[in-house]
Amino acid sequence: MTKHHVKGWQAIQDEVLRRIHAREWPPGHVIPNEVDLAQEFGCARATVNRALRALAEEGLLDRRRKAGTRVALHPVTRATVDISVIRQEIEERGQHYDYRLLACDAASPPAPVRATLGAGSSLHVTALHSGDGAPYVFEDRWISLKTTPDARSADFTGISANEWLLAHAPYTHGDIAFSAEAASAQDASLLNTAEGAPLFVVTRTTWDHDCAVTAVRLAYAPGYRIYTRIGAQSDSAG
Amino acid sequence: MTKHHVKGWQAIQDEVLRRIHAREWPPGHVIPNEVDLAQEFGCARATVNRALRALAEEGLLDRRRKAGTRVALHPVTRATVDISVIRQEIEERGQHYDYRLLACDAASPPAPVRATLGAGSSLHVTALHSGDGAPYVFEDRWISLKTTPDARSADFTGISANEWLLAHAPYTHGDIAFSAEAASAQDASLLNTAEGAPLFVVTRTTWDHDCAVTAVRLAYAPGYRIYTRIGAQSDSAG
DNA sequence: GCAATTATTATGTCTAGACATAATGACATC
DNA sequence: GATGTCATTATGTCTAGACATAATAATTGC
Repeated sequence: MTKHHVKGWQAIQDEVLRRIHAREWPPGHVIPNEVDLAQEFGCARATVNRALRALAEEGLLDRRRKAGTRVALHPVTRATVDISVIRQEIEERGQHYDYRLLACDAASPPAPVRATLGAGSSLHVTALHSGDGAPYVFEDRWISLKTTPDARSADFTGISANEWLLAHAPYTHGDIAFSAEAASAQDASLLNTAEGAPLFVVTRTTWDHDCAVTAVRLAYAPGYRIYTRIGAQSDSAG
Repeated sequence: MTKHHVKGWQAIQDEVLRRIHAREWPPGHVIPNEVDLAQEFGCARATVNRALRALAEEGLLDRRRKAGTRVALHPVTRATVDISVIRQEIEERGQHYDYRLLACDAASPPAPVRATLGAGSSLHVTALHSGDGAPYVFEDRWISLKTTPDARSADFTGISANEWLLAHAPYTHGDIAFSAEAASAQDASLLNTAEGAPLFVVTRTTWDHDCAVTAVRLAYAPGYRIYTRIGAQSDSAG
């Protein structure tokens, strides 16, 4: 009844969401087509399209040409995780950022890294990022000197490889993996914890078109968590 | 011949991406406005808008009314993680799904859970999901009987609480946290590992408007990883 | 000089209509 | 029965123009 006086595609999105939540349109149900909905809501089809597309991008609706739009059967919740620059991440927690370069040598990477980064010479950079003096994350990075030769002459004592690459080495895509690992002896001593302690580890490889740019392992100090939210729509539903 | 003969907003997105990667438009640079770009590309402004909006949603561009559109200074990589139903997740790995209910009792949840779920009576459901006979994830869930009274009479031996809730208890939003935890004695015996082993843990709370529906802790067997990709066709640097 | 008002500007969104594209279903053919 | 063709249908996208909105810049008033 209480029709939102809010106009626009978000109002339509809200109403569609309401019908899904209220089970008027249960999972698997094929909802009316855009033309009919446009007529019902008294708006242009493009406006309905905008609303439904947004919901489909979040995984709530399945849309297929000709087949129509249906409520997702297994609502694969699509959570978006923001991975910012480490310095920024620490400063956003209101802590003082501190960075210490541990080593920076040209070397031949171990087999698993060499498999993705290529056989060419690489730069091995290790560093520790801290917040208010407490170790925060241990960065263990390999940089391909074939794709990023400038890295050889870069000075990673003043700026972290994390940030230097951002400014100097563009990339097109990358893979990320989140996992839990037992702290190695090195991890433990740097992060001030016990060997074998469970660490949250982020492994990332970034590519510029076909060439791998860098591969990094970020081992976070115990207690680290990644938070995210799902379905944080512009609710206003009630 | 970087010019794709593909027409449409994706072609514009590709060209904008190329200019960003080629540092023709370096980070912080204010790019031409939509009207000018539309004229340059020989299309309607709405088409440029579609392309730039998509890039802004991925965090590559910062857009502000009147101020214009600029290349993001600190490109936060926005990785989207798909969290599907556990059964589906196992079956997608080509494994045979097996589910075993461990316990299902009305009880008073511990303080941390009670803080979010409320003081009302709750249902405590624990279960083990396996793939090809090997333990995959231990589900430890609390369901609010105030918001979902039907759960009391549900039979969780045949269907997991994970799936039952999806079909019977709608939710509007939720929080998720990823972390690494040491296996408790219970975790260890169920997941067939050693006590203290590093486990990947997902903690999730879902809400229907203002009322918490369920809180769950999913402890995955050692070796579990979450993979995701960034910039499959776009995205940032770092 | 400083604050309040007004003008300007770029994005945000909507409309009505059009053609493109993919997937389905029916029909016809071998 | 199996297969190929064609019409149908719903979404995907584009256009040209319009008004809304927010944030900045310019101007005015004190």
